[in-house]
Amino acid sequence: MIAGRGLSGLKTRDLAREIGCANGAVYNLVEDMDELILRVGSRTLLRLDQALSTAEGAGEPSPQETLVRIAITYCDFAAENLQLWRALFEHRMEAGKLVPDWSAADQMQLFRHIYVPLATLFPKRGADELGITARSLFSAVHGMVALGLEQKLVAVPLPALREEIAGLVRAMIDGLIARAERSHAAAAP
Amino acid sequence: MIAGRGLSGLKTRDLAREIGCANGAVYNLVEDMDELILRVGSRTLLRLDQALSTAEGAGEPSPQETLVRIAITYCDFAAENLQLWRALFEHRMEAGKLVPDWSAADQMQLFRHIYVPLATLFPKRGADELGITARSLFSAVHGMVALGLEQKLVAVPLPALREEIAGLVRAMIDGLIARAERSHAAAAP
DNA sequence: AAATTCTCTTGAACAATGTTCAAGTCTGTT
DNA sequence: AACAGACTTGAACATTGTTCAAGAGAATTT
Repeated sequence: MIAGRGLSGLKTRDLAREIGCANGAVYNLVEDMDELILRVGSRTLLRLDQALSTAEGAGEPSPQETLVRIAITYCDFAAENLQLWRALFEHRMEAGKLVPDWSAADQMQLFRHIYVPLATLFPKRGADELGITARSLFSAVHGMVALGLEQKLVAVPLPALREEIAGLVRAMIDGLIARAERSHAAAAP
Repeated sequence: MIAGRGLSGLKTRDLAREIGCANGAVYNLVEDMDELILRVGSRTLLRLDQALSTAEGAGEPSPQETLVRIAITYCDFAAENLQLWRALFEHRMEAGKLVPDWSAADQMQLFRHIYVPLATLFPKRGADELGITARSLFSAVHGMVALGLEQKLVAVPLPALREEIAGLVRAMIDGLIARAERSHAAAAP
């Protein structure tokens, strides 16, 4: 139902009718609507993880191109699973309740896809620094995908968006490498 | 009320009590809750626009550093106006209703802050291309701010986030420039 | 001054929706 | 056959956006 009509199209009564039970019975399967949404999110993250792994597997490209591939794959996944992907970020826990552990753990797993090629590119950097860079890279690409698929502003056709993302990821990596080399040259001239 | 308790903390009855009228009377001031939220959003965008203009005004820095300043200012504005800023992006129009013109126009205005320095940096590019690059740059920075201020994952202290943003913006611009020079050299060697 | 008309206000009522719960139903065990 | 435990049901409750008929007030007309 989330995939079809979005998070706001998920109603307990419709859900109960669809699975063939009384509306109250939904609460035997799930504590909350929050839990249901997080469980669906967990599946979505798993599928995203698989898509990213598949994208990495083909050929033996440079770390740069691996990162570009990951970004493009993320974009495609979001486009093909628009509502489910949106549900990952639109959902807000109701006040005072925090995300359970099993859900938080899912999210961290994804960063390793970015972390590994980054570590190859920047062997001098420590784990913390790499983690932060990975998160920044992800955030930047995520922003492009999020606002790009939001047809609110100028509607960008998907192929153009993919090109933009690829270009900007390459630019970011080039810039990061140049910056690293410059600071290296300055440190040991 | 949005600034205080967030979009989900805005209730018509509370609002009516606060302004001292019956709950029904709210609908004489505003068509909808949608309209109210968009009107608040309009004010927020105006204040953001002013903050960006102020940031540009000081000194006469290079276009690169202007773009970095803009990004940092955006980050700071989001941090200082967290709920109002979130409301800009969290709000979804109820199905089938489209954003009125006066609201859509507000959003476009902001891109000129990015567009102008970019046009200086890349005089060869056409208006369309610059517009797309501007939007990509904004999206990337927005993503970093959005996920950075979302304390859900690893909590990043604000100064560190600002540094990350500055670094990545510089890297992106360096990369874009290098890329432009390379294609220029290939075109006319 | 009285009457009329127009607008604004009020608060009840409606509809949608997440959640709870007492009563009923079913299944398996004693 | 009797009982216990679990599941199911559908009504009921609370919250919330929205509508609306009735009333209050002010301005204009007679």
